[in-house]
Amino acid sequence: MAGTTAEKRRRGASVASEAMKQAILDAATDVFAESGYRAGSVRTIAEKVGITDAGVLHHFGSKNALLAAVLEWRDERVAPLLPDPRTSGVETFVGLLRVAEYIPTEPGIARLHCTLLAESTDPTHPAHEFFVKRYDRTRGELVDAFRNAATQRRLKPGIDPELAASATLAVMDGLQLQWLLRPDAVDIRKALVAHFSALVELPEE
Amino acid sequence: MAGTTAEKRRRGASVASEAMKQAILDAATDVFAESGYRAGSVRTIAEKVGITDAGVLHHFGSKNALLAAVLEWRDERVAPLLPDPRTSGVETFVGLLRVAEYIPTEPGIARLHCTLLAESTDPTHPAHEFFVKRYDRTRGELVDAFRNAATQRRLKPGIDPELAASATLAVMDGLQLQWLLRPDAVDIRKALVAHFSALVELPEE
DNA sequence: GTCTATACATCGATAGAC
DNA sequence: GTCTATCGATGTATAGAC
Repeated sequence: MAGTTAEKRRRGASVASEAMKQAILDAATDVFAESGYRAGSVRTIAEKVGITDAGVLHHFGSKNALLAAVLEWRDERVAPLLPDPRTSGVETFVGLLRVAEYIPTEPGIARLHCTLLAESTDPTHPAHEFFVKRYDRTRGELVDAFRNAATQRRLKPGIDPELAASATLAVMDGLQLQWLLRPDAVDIRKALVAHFSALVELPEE
Repeated sequence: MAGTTAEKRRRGASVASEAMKQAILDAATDVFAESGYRAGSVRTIAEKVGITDAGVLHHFGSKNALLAAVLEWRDERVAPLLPDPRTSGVETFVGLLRVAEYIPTEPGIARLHCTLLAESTDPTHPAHEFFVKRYDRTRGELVDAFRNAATQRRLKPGIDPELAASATLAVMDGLQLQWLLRPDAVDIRKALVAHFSALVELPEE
C-alpha cells in the first residue's frame, strides 16, 4: 500500500502549496504588470492572495526569485501560441497574427511584457539579461523567417531580412504600447497585417 | 536708474535659482530615465545636484510637479528636431530620420521616453493623460503625412494611411527599446529608412 | 535658498511562535 | 505553512533654524 498517513499529509500539503504558489504567481503578474518590478511591492501581492508578505517570501525565497518565476511562467503560457521556430517562412508571420489576436484577451500578459521590457532596459535591472537574450533569439528567428520567405519567393523586392526583422519586433512592441495606452486607438491585428503585407506575400486567409 | 540693491539681489538670486532648477531638471531626467518615476527617488536626484531632498522639493513643490516639469522641458528640447506639423507629406518622414540620428547622441532622452511611456500605461500614473494626448496628436499628424504623401503620388499602392501611421509610431518606439536594451543590435536609422521605403517613395538623399 | 530635524509610511527580509 | 513581530533602510513631505 503506497501512501501512509504522513505521505498523504505531505502530498496534500504539497498540492495546496502548489495551488498557493500558482495564486501568488497570478497576483505577482498583475502587480508587476501594473507597477513594474521595482515599484511593485511584495506586500501588495500578498494582500491579493490573502496572506502576508512573509507568507509570499516563504514560497519563493525573495522578491527577485519571484520575478524569475513570473517570467518563466509567462513564457510557458505564451510559448504554445508562438509559431514553431522550425516552421520558418511566412508561417511565422501567420503565427504572429495569432499572437496579435490573443493579446487583447489577456491584457495583463501584454502589460507585464511592456512594463518589464522598458524597466529592464537598465543594465542593473534583475531581468536585464533575460530580455537581452530573449530579444537576440527572437530577432534571429525573425531574420530566418524573412530569409525563408525569400527562398519561398514571397519576400517583396528590396526588403532586407535583418532590417525587416528588427522592424517587425519593434512594431509588435510599439503596437502593444499604443493599445495599452488607449485600447480603442489601434487595431493590433489589422496594423500588423498591413505591416507584413508591405514586406511579404501573406497566404490567403 | 533701474536696479536698486534689493532688486539686484533679487535678480541675482533669481538667476541662481533658475540655474539650480535647471540642474535639478537634468538630474531628474537621468533618474526618471533610469528608474522610472515611481521607483526613482527625490533623494537620488538631490544627491546628483549636491543638495538635500528638502532642497529639491523647495524648488518644485512636489515630486509630481517635478515630473511635469521634466516632461515639459523634454518636449522643448525635442520639438525643434521634429518636422514642422504644417509641412506634411514625405518631409515629415525625412524629419523623423533626423530624429533617429539624434537619438543615439542623447541616450538619456530616449531612455526617459521609453521608461515613462511604458510606466504611464497604467491609468493611475501621473503622466498617463500626458502620454494619451501626445500619442493621439502624433498619430493624427502621421496620418496627415501619409495622406499628403498620397496626394504627392508618393504613397505606395495598397497602403492605408491610418494603419501606416500606427505602425510608424510603433516602429520608432520599438526600435528605441531594442537599441536601449542592446545598442549594437540595431541601427535605428537604417531600420527606419527600410520601414519608410516599403510605404512611400522617399526623396533622394 | 538651503539646511537639519522630524514625522510618518512603506519597503524587503528574518526569526520564532503556533 | 502561515502568522506576528521586528529590523534597518528608504520613501515623500513638512517645519523651522540659519
